[in-house]
Amino acid sequence: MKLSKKSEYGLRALLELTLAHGKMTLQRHQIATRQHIPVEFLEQILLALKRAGLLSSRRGMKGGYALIKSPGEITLGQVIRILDGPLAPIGCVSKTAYQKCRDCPYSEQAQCPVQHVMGSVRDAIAGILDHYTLDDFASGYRKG
Amino acid sequence: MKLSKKSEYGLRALLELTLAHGKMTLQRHQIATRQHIPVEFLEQILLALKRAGLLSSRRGMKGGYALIKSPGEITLGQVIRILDGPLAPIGCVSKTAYQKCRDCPYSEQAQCPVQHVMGSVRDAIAGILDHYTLDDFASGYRKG
DNA sequence: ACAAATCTTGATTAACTCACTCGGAATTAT
DNA sequence: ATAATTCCGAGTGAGTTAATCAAGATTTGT
Repeated sequence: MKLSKKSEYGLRALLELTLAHGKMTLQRHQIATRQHIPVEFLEQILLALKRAGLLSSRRGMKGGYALIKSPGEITLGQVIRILDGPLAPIGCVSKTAYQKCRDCPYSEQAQCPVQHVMGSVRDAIAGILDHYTLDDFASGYRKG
Repeated sequence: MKLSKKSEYGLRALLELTLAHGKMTLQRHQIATRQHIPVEFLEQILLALKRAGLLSSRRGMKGGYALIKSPGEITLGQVIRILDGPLAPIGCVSKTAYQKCRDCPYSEQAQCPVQHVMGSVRDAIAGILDHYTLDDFASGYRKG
């Protein structure tokens, strides 16, 4: 039930990029120092987010990263799925990466008790994270 | 965001013990074969649940395990906390095992954005698992 | 053209966790 | 005594996490 450092750093990096959105690009070292993230590790994360289509980047001097989409269109659920994989606590209840559970005596039956409760946990998690956008995420910070 | 095999096996083992509750004790190999769990691994799990006060056991011939409390008093949240640790996705929002996040630029402030959203995720998860008892868990199975 | 700054890619690594596995000691029933 | 069972601690192999490093590609400033 844990969020990885990778996702945590990714979210914090996207927070900075959201605050800068429409105004300027940010370089990895700027993000790294503001959010206390190891710069080489951050790099991997930004690249993954770029490959997933969330960020644009420019190389060379005056290079940097920027959000491609508007912060209102990106949800934390998307981000965490990119960096950490499925939100579901167990493969057999994932909607984005379903995997039949082998070795489970109920896997053939419709009503596996574990599946049932973990399905609601998944829905609860996704219900929050898939409706929580970067805008929502940043607004808590802007106000504070 | 993942449930370990340990917790999954633990829950499935407790399902068997719930079904047997008040009638008989179960031996580890019975639970293991019914639920397709490696028996030596299951042993560790049962021992942990015993140390946590959920199970009683008897050694020697005709030994076995049994639930100590009634299945209506044990929640899945308790079980998962015993076997997997805190439900919270991140230490700084755990209510049973709070840990201040170091390296977070907001750790001193009240309003860390990550903390805010992960707090609601924690509450959503705990809201389900801390109200879902072994009785609820087993009733889905008994009906089916 | 050239140097400096920056992103890009791929490898490598140390520490840790997960999912078991094993050997043997203690306890109980027959 | 013997067999069956739980109890306990240690060990292990594979995989993951969280970085770190080196070298290459691209862009800007001079």
